[in-house]
Amino acid sequence: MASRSTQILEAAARVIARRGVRGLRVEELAEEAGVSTGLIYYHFKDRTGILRHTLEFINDRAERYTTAQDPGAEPLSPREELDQVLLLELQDTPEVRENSTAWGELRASAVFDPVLREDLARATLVWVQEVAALLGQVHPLAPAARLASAAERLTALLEALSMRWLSGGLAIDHARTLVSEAVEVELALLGRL
Amino acid sequence: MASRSTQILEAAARVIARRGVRGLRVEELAEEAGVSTGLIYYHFKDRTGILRHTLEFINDRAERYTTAQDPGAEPLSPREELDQVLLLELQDTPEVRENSTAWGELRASAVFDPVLREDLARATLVWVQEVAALLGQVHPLAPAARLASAAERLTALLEALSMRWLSGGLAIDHARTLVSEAVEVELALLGRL
DNA sequence: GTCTATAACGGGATAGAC
DNA sequence: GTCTATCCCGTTATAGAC
Repeated sequence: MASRSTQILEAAARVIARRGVRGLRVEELAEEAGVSTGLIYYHFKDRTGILRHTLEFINDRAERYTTAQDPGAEPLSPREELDQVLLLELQDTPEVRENSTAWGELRASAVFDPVLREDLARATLVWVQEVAALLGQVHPLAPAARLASAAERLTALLEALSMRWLSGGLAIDHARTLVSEAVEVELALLGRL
Repeated sequence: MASRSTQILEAAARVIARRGVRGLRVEELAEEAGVSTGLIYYHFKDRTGILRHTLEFINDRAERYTTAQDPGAEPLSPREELDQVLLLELQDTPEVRENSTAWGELRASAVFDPVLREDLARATLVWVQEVAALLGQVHPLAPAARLASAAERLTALLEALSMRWLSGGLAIDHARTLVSEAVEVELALLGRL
């Protein structure tokens, strides 16, 4: 059922995870997706078009795996949901690796690419607000600005630890511990107002 | 008294800040440095050689500006020194911008380049230990593992906020506030043991 | 929608003179 | 140590057939 476009974007995530944004060759992507380069340009216009759509693709995918619910299981408490949304981004599975790698690459590229910059800023905002909302469910009385700051710190921390993990300087278990502790600390801070 | 090599590395920092690692063209670097491309290859062997030496260069430079002391001024308290080491990385000056941009780019590149990876891991470790030592001066009784964790979180947070700042998604004043609060929180946590 | 073929270009790296 | 000249490869993007 996967459309041609989807098939190409799935391949793009894999290739970016393997070679990075700067190492993405349209020809290699074509081979990975099992299509021709011409078709890729037909669907995505140019190299930047590929990257923008890949960003959208990995965002949707992350949304899916961080908010997945076992049907029939106990519904999660706000605190559990919070932990899940953050810690599920630190798993050593192909899907998460691909997503994190691509996200990091696109984030880095955005510093020099105004087009990506806008898309990235929008996606980041959505993510921060999602985390802020979960923090707000745990501490309903905390002021919105405080929630936003905490969410910005937690998401930023997660981004940086992901990159250190992906560049081999940090074990994933340790990264998870560091995030867990950070959540703990931010919640304690919010409770103390 | 800047040697030719230094002159080239200074130019490299400027070019990377302008175009990124992926946008660094040896020819543009040559022009920026006022030398020929041949000379660059003579001194640094290849593209990767340029990047490795640039990493070393920006590390030395950061060491200088984050630990600078006004001669004749009051010596800083450990807490002040800590704030300074972290917050001086969030200034909108050409030097800091260049350093932060290059650091972020090299960090991102390291995910796909084993050579850079090693250099980066080493440099990161030194930085984390420096921050851990400062935290230890504020809280001499805190266990080393706790200090290390706090330092990892603070340096990681700083990296991520720098990138968000450089990609235009975050005002620098706000980034500074977020880091200050994080220092506060981490110190409170260390004091509670 | 999809492919093949190729135009067009950019940029890393080296040879060799000075 | 430094420069000029250039080789040569890889890559993006498009044209045109099916």
